[in-house]
Amino acid sequence: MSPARLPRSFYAREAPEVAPDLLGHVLVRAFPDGSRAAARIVEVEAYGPNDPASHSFRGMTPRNAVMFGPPGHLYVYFTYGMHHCMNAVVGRAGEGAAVLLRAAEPLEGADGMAARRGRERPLDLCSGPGRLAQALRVARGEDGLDLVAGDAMWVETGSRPESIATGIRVGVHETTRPWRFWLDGNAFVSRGRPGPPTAKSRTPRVRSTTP
DNA sequence: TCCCCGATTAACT
DNA sequence: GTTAATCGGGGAG
Repeated sequence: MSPARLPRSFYAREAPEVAPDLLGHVLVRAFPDGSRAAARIVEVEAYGPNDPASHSFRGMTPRNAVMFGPPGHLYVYFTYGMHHCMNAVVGRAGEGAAVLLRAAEPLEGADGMAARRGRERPLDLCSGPGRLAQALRVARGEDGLDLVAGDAMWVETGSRPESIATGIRVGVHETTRPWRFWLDGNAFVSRGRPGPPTAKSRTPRVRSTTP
């Protein structure tokens, strides 16, 4: 049977609940020319309402308006003057919750991804939020896409993850919420990933911001 | 208006 | 491990 598209109800739950559930599922991007790209989600982060690290924390602005809309839509933001990052809006309309899609494993359309990325190695295609957005040609123009009823991008049921690891979010100063989730041991997880493979700790390495 | 800095990446030493 | 690239958001003045 063909894979089912995740329904609106899947996204209409709290971010820390939806985030780990997205792991293993397949992000599919369809282009106007009929070509496609697909990748298995291997790393995500939850951003909730009342979360100082979330773009929604200080209220709605033109930039983050989509976050406050109904769940199941794509929220795309531009950062560091050159990168785009994509999220799935979750929770309830008006809340401002989302799940950042941080890394995925290429399954289909790797040639197109490589062309858009300017990189050939599979590990360099979707292993990071900025990389993933570029590989799937997602920018501000894709902000607000409907992941449930739209025809440009959606998420299909994939294989359930082996083991899910948890840790604090990358690049976020707040260190109490363990809202980063990834497939333990998966090679396509982004950097800022956990220490040595042999380490028992599931705590990810944190980028130091002050010497 | 000014100014700092970010949910990052790639290329350095 | 360190740092340049590059620019919009939003708080401060």
